Amino acid sequence: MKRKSPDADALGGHLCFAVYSTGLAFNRVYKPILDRLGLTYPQYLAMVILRGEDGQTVGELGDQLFLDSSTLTPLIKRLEAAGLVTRRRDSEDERVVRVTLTDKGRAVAEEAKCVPGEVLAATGRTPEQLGVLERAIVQLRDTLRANAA
Amino acid sequence: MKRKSPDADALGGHLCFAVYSTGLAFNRVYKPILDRLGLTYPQYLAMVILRGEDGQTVGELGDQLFLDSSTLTPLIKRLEAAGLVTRRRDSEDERVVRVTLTDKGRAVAEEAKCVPGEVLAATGRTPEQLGVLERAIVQLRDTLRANAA
DNA sequence: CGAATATATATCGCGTGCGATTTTATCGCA
DNA sequence: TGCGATAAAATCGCACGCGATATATATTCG
Repeated sequence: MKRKSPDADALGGHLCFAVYSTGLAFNRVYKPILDRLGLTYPQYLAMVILRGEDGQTVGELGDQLFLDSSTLTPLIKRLEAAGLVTRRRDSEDERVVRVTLTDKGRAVAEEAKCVPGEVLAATGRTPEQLGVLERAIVQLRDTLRANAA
Repeated sequence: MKRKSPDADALGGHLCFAVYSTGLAFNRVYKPILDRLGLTYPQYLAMVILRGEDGQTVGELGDQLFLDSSTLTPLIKRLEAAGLVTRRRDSEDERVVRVTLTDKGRAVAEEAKCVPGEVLAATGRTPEQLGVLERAIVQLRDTLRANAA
């Protein structure tokens, strides 16, 4: 079957599609690595954040991940079901749920420290090159967020 | 509630997270615009590709979108249910399904031509600036795809 | 020709994302 | 004090993405 080369015409010049498809590509790189840890990519992000500071609330996690409780609550419940975190209402403010790593969760979070190195290799770039690109994309993201309806 | 500023520490320096969260931000910009057309973002991409060349196969669409039939088949069926496309087996090769815009679909695809301009405005950047960034990201994507397991 | 193989699409299950709504708790303020 | 407004999570429905599998058609090769 004759096939078009990707990006043949219509989608070329669409930065949004470049970002979208790069996200898909990143996911494909992460998947086999994270499978070994039994985590999905968003779950991995949550574990990294908790490794940095444990006992954060659902809202604090959401602020850093740009995700909402409607996405995070089920995700965190799956982490809980896997025995990696506990969920507890804050006694000071019963509206708030605090998420804490279990021993097993902390062990997995430590193991996860080797993930970025493996992904770096797949980019075929230096950390400096990636840093330049990252800053440009983050600035774009923040502009988009500021201008979103 | 005291909240961390996004990207406080743990996720800074992770290009993959920058790409991931920029994808979410783009989606938020596109959503209200595409809602007017009754399309999701991946559906919009498919319509743009078909506007460029009609009657493409599921596989050809997938090659350009980096998506698989398990994602595309349901998506295209929803476009069909909305009366925007027709799906027909190719008489030369009965394995292949060709997707063709209906009159209504072509009309929507034409309307969609105004979308990029609105999104451009939300980026607060010139097309030239975005072009530089796009090329860098596309190169990264292609490297990732080449190095994916 | 016919069996093995390859290809194109479809189906299924699971985990996101997110808009809309609900529930529970806290706060502001007369 | 009490009541309306605000805030934090949770719930629900829908549309992706994707791995694994199934099905139907084409192709290859003995």
